[in-house]
Amino acid sequence: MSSLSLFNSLNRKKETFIPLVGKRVGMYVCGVTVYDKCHVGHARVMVVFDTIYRWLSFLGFDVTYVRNFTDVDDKIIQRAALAGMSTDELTSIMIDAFHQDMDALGCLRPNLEPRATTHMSDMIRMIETLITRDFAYVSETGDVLYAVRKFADYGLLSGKNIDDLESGSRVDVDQHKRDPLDFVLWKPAKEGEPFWDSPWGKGRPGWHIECSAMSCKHLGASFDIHGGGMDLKFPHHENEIAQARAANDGLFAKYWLHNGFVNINAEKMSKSLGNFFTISEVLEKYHPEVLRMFILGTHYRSPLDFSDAALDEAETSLNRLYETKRKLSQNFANGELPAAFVQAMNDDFNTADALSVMFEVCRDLNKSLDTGADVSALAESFTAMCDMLVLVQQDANAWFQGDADDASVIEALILQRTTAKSERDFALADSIRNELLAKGIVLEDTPDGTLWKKV
RNA sequence: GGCAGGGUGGCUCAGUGGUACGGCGGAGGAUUGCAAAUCCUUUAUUCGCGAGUUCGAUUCUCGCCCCUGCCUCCA
Repeated sequence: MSSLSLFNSLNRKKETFIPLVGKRVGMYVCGVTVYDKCHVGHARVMVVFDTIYRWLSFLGFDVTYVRNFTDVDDKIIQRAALAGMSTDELTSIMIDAFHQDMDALGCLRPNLEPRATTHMSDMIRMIETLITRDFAYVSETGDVLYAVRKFADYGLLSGKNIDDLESGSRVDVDQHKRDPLDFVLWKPAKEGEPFWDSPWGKGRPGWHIECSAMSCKHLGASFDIHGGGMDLKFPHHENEIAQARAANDGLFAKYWLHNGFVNINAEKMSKSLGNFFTISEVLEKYHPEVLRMFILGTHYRSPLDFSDAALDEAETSLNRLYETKRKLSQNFANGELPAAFVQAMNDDFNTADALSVMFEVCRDLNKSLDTGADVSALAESFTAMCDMLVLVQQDANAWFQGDADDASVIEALILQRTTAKSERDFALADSIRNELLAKGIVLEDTPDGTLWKKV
């Protein structure tokens, strides 16, 4: 079996994956700030890392998958105030909604889903260490800031150097910062804001510190994989590295994985541009598997253009797989994954390539089905691939027929047509078929009877 | 301006130093009472443009054009 190689953002090269310790893998993925519902961009990260998680597990690694919730932040405070509820109320609503979306998309829950608000002491301790080690300072305004110039490797992940950043920086230079790039570790609470006690007074943490603190707490000062969207590379992940390595003497993350964006009209989908679709909006029109298929159809590091046409296409290609599943007379156990599939997945989780293997097996399966050959081996391998990617998990007839409340009427008409056909009354048979077609029902005659589907 | 990643058939999406995977669509055929579904054949002398290295480049190097992203919260 080929070994897993993955693209490490840290050096922009594909590397053979070797965990720090035996077969144990610690993987931390930046989750979401729970102030609003998730959009398709979030769906991509979650599906991509779910697939990575599943693949690592398949390879026999013992994975500890940690994904955080940022549940304290300016936007949360703002939204909660606007909605007239507490931040806790807002975040728990959004976390529930998030879980609903993830369950629908077939994403497994991580082993741990730590929340910032329940890790205050860990963050405070890390900030204290950073101050003690002279990587952080308290400004006149009472903010605790990280001094980026103290950390020699700052910019290593994002390939930036501090001086370039400053010349092109659009960041307002705060007087109280020693360097414009210094970022907040802890900030004093304003009137009416939620706060926690700390050695620097009542306040709350900056955004970046939570991920350093929570990842190290749950996975250790050195762990294997850290992932997230491309947009987090700088400054968030860069800052995480600066914090964790300065405070812990550890390696922090060995491999950094970043997925590409979801675009609309070749433009990044984002909250600030307002060009986003929430997952739940999309799921009103499309089955969750369609969204998953859409995401897995493109390599995770490439841009992914979102449109109804693209989702329609994903649906059509999924239909092809379901047509085959529908013709299988029984459910099959999981067989071996084809070598080509394994190779594709081992090559930096190339799901697009893996899918092409699925379609090839699908064709072979159709051929065997047509000729009446034994399909069990192919069907078992097909099933294994479907399960691996969490596609084609529905009952095939349910997939095509939906929740048809008029199923009995349709089937009665089909029965009439079958009788007409056996009496060679094709005029009647065709008129029944046309009648159904007018209702969006398409018939498919097979040796084992007539199947129908909604279009 | 700095840095990063892209430009592959009608659309979409993989990939490779030896003329290109898969899906959708188109054309023809098989099958079918007719369809539907399926299968077969076919649909890029060609992988943004120009030059270089090479026996040979779409794949490596250099230059150019175009697109996107990051440099501010962002998955």
